[in-house]
Amino acid sequence: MSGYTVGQLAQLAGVTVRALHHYDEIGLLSPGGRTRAGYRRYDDAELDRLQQILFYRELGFPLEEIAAILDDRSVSPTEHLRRQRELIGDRIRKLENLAAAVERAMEARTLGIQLTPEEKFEVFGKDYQEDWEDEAEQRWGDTDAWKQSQQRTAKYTKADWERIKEETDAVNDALVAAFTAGAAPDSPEAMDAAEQHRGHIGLNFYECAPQMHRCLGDMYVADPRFTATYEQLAPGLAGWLRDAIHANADRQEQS
Amino acid sequence: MSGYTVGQLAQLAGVTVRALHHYDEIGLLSPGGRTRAGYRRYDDAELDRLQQILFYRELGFPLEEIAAILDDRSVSPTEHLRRQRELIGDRIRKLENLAAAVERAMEARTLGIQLTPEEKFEVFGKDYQEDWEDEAEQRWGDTDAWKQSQQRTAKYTKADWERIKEETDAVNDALVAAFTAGAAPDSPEAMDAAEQHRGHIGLNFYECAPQMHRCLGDMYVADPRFTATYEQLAPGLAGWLRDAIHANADRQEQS
DNA sequence: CTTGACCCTCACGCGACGTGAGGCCGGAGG
DNA sequence: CCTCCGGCCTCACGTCGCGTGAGGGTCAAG
Repeated sequence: MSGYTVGQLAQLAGVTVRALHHYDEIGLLSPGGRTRAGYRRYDDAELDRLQQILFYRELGFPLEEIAAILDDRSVSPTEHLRRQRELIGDRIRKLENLAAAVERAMEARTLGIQLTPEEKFEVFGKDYQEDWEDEAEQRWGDTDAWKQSQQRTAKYTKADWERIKEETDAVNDALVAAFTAGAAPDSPEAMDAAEQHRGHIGLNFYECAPQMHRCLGDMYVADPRFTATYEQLAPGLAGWLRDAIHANADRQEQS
Repeated sequence: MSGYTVGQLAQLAGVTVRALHHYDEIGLLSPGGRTRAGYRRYDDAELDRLQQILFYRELGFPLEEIAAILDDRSVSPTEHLRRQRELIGDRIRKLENLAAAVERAMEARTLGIQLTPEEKFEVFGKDYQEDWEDEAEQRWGDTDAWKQSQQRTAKYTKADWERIKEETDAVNDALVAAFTAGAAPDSPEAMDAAEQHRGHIGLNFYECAPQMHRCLGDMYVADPRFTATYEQLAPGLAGWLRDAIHANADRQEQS
């Protein structure tokens, strides 16, 4: 029973009516039909397509290319989503490079160092050459689940936290035991402990797919606050845990 | 002795000659001078300015606005860099929201759930309304300091980690003491403990300005992994610590 | 049956360049 | 010395993704 006028769809999607007209003109997004008065009528299929369009537009794709991407029937919707994740990851990394450049500039300024012209444009130059639209490597972090889980944890009582503490300790003990016993990160014991670790998170905080778990593992060595937590349990544990998590994720994904 | 022709500068910066001509036309970036034949000559000052221009352009600012930003002599170069960091952070968060939307879409698809139209466009709608170019609430994480600190912490020995653990415990004890004694977050005791906390991070991990510290504080309640750490010390501590950090940051910034 | 909020189709404008057209340097080779 | 080639110059028009009216039809409410 759904069906939207241009104005409704525009407001819903946060774009202007003119933009929708434009998309119609160039054949990127045509209404499902028209009323006898000539009014454009969009329905759910168009809504979904518009969502996709806006996504790619946000990432700077030209409309023509977006049409080509979306009209490629050899790509499944799920595959689309995968590619979108990768594109976002690429963009984020690009921005992080920019941030790093800014950081370098700050350091250079405070230290009174003079960067060479090449250094100054390094980040731009590289980005323009490697053409970020490619099928780049997709190691990236699922940074948002945290926010979602905030709602869940907000409801935890003191008792909950105490229970969680016990569980946490148990998990950590298992990790330390495997680690101090000299188990390799890809040994069954290590992987089982890592899986236990993953389950603990999934139960108490947020759903933690193996892929997500990998990111956590990486963060345990990348972020000193986390590194400290694990290094205090046993020096060297942070890196070992990261490797165990990855090994376990490999195993989980094979099935 | 430096000095570049349009072509040289263009290649160095990864832009086209035409773009530089354009920037000259609209007065955004004029060459330092001309040869008697009329050739544009750029030198280091222009190079620096071009770098800034490209930065803001990358983030989607219109050229006119870029000119306004860069010609505002009331903003120091260092302040510029600070703002740039914030802008990058905003952008990254925006992308992370996008990623979250994609993730939701994937989950919805695998679970066969149907999202409401509003949900589908949630991320776009919100972003477009709050207009991220503004001097928006700048609660954001200086996500890059972590990486820098990784280098620092990579060199820490076992002894270092043990020392840090002791310090951590001392800081935490101070926090718990103030908290359980019923001190308000904006009491001197609480703020002093928070300041101690900040100093501890600055000494051992990365430079942690009050502004940055605020972000950490927010994360302690937003991110369950951190929340857990503090809630386990004393239930309610996470939120209290966050408030104390903010109070302390207010105090620090007043001076 | 009017009013006001929506819809339609032209059609021109704009920002940030791309892309020639037509012509002037400048240094390396014949 | 001339010539040739790559690089520079200035118009000036084209493109993309819309914004912004102009001029006019539609529809539900009062």
